[in-house]
Amino acid sequence: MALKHAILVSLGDTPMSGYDLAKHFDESIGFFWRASHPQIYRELAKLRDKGLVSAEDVVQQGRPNRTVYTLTDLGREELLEWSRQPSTPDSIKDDFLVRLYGLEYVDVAALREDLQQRMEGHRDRLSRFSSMAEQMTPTTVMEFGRLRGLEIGLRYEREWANWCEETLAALDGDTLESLSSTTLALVK
Amino acid sequence: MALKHAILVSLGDTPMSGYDLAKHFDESIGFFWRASHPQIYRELAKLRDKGLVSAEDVVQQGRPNRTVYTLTDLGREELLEWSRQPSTPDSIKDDFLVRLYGLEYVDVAALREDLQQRMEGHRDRLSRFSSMAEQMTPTTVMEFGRLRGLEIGLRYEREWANWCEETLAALDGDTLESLSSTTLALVK
DNA sequence: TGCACATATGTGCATATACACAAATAGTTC
DNA sequence: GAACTATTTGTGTATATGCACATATGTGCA
Repeated sequence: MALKHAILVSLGDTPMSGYDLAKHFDESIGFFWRASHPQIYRELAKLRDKGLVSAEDVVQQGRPNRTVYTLTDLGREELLEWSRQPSTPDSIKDDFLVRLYGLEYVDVAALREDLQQRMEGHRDRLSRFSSMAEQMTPTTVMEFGRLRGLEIGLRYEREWANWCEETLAALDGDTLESLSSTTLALVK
Repeated sequence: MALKHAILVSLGDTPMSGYDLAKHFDESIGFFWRASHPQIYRELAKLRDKGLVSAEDVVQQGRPNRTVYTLTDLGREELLEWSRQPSTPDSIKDDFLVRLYGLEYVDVAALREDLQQRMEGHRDRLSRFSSMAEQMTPTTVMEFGRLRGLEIGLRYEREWANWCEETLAALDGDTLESLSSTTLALVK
């Protein structure tokens, strides 16, 4: 379970409130581990109880008060210990690929819509990651690690985007008509 | 939730027992959606109760009896309906990438071990997928879909394998020493 | 005979995750 | 003044997932 550790690492950069963290997860570290805000608030409470982060209430004017969390030394130790356990092997869980696997049972028109959406998403992220990577010249160990992370993200998006394009073209053309099928006629 | 549908699609190929399905998930469709055997048995019970699959006890000699499940017409309808909903966007959840993101807080030696392991895993799957893809000449819609799935899997593994190699090289060499760090000395 | 192993199907429990809803404060816009 | 948006922190609940354990049958081997 890396949510815990993704939070600790994020708070290591700079102290943050749950709200800030939720935004941070949507933008940056969320590419590696995403989380919703209720999950983050609940996790923060646990981390505080264990002393891995410390909490401080900050009064604001014009806005509701915030509780700002800071990484503690105990939190740092926890990160170090965690990093010594082998990581859990990466595993894909993709709805869309299951549909592709069972292509004969699905609505191909709907699948193509989906594919189009995906392609756009991958392209967006690809160009975002590209321009982020261009602006990075790592001078610290941390920056080096993050650039490597960005690099795999970039390649991931690029491959997906290209694959989507090719697959769309194949589903668009005469490829399908040339293949025998029991249910495709039914789906149409 | 695609576990349900991954099972339905698999049973569409050929009727299977829970045990068979568990093995099938470890080998084939598991690349897109993995599941443990208790999860599969529980899901099968639900699918049977809803009439999406039918169950038949098969007496065996020399082995415990099996319950073989078959996809029903209702199951097929469910797949079609499901395929009309937009798929959930793909999301990475990777322990390892979180560590890389927080590189300054982790044990770099342990990370390198991990990286080595990953690289080997990706290479293994890459060569397995490559030889599988070579042997496939799709003649049906289903086979076409599965080849496309294999294709993205193949690219995914290739990019990861290359990235691992590069990253290992960078972590191995003088790159890290040339970067400033507050905690790297401590970690060593 | 005893033990490990493969087949086959589960239960129990803890944790993770997703989704809907709640609630308080202040600014902005019609 | 009312409605809407943004900030901020949650609760409640259902479902998903993972891990350990339970249990039955027959085979092979030391």
